[in-house]
Amino acid sequence: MINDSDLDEQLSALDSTAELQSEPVDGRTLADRVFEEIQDAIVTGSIAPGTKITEPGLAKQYGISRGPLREAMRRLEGRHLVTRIPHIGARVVSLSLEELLELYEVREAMEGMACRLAARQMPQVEIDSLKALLQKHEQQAELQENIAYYQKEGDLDFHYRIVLGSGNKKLMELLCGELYYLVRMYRYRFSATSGRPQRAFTEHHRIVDAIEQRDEELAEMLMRRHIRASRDNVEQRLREAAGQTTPENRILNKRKQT
Amino acid sequence: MINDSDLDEQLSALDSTAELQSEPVDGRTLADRVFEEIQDAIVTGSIAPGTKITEPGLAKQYGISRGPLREAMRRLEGRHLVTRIPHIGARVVSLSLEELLELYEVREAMEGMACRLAARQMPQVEIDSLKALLQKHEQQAELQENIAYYQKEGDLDFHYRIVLGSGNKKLMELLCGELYYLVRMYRYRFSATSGRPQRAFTEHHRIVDAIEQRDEELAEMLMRRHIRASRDNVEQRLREAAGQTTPENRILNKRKQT
DNA sequence: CAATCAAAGATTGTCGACAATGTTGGGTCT
DNA sequence: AGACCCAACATTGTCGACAATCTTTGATTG
Repeated sequence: MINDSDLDEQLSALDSTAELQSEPVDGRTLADRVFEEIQDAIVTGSIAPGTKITEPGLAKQYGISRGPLREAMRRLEGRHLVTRIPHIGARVVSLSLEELLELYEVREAMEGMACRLAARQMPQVEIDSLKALLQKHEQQAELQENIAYYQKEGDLDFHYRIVLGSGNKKLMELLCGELYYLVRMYRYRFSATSGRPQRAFTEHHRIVDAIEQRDEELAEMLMRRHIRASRDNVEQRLREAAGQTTPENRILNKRKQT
Repeated sequence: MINDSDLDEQLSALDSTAELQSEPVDGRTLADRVFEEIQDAIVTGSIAPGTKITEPGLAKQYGISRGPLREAMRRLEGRHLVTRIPHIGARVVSLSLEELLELYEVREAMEGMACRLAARQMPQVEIDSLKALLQKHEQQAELQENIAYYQKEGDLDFHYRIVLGSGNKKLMELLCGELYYLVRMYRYRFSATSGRPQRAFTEHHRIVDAIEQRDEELAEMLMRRHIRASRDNVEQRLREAAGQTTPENRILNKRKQT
């Protein structure tokens, strides 16, 4: 049930990975560095979704012992970037279309609440900073013709800031910590997917306006609509792109999970 | 900054903890068992909130090596039951009032969404099962006089089932996996806190009705109100109980966190 | 020729020891 | 006497090796 070329692909994908010993001076621990290293590799796609990862394999790749690597993998699992099946192995996460849409639903709920809280108590200086960010985006959008996709990290940055503005630590933990990189991973692949640049930009503007007016109800509603629109957009694009996909089909990778 | 009597309390708290070797036959791994063991100890209060926990200490207590124990602690951290500060140590989580209220806000957002989704697609058989559960609660409530607190685990069970009924796996992971035990921990302590038994029960009934009528909008709204009412109730009780509490005060434990 | 069983290989689980770093207590100097 | 520095301690971080369990491959048999 597992493709035999797993290891080869893994090795080739990690070919360019320099060993981490290059800089012996470090404030962070070994597990920290490897964790971030692998996380980045997963988010950027250096390690393809669905790739089977093995402890001795990765340990040798990064030139460290299995101890810290285990620690790193556990954290990656906490961030939902790898899934471990007992006695079977661990694989890089690979969301089905349904799971990706579910993730949007979670974001709609939580970021909607975050937006409501931001409208309630986000400091004015942060709101001003947000408006400045949007102005910067506007220039970018003007630059890259209207049809082109627009901010890919900038959009995340916008949402990120609103979550921070909510002042709710648990919300920050969940959205900016655990789910952030998963969202970022799929965002990274669909850089051209946004598909509705000006509309998204306009929605961002209206959200900030609602926050500045301290209209909690409106702020939450606009954010939820914004995320749901993005969700619907992704759904439509992926469904027509993949044609008739069985529920088991994975997105953007060749092999199945398990 | 750390109270010196930490270890003593930890030891006394774990006095009754039997070593885990009693049953050599196990389908689960050592780390699994220790994880559940410690998790239960934290949830039930056997290990007091804010207690400093040390790897060699716990390892000796449970008669295992530091390896599996580290694994268990990492998982506990993933469930937000212990917080680790690098090179300082780990402590059992101890929420401030503000953090507890923030947790309610997160629940309001996510369970509200879960309730909406449940209204959309929860199978009728599960709805029937839910109604049966409420009937069972009703008998209990009748039994224990009106003023007495009402289902303590049953309430969680109700919310748990609705999340499952949402059909959203990510939502289940977050609410039933990561946050469930944290909620359960504080619920465990405030067994007499519900304070509004009949009202909560009535609200549960209306929520189920809305789900059965497939009224997404209403279902979400009712669930959000329900959780917010619970939140307000907790806030009011704790504020008047603690009198003038500084923002740094911890709930239900003596010493500060760091 | 297919199915079953056994042995070999691989991977995860577990352990004890060593190293590195941060903390704490005591001693000394101003 | 107070403050600073140094040494001893404790705890976390890291490693390599061994054990247990599962997967897979090969051989054997119906």
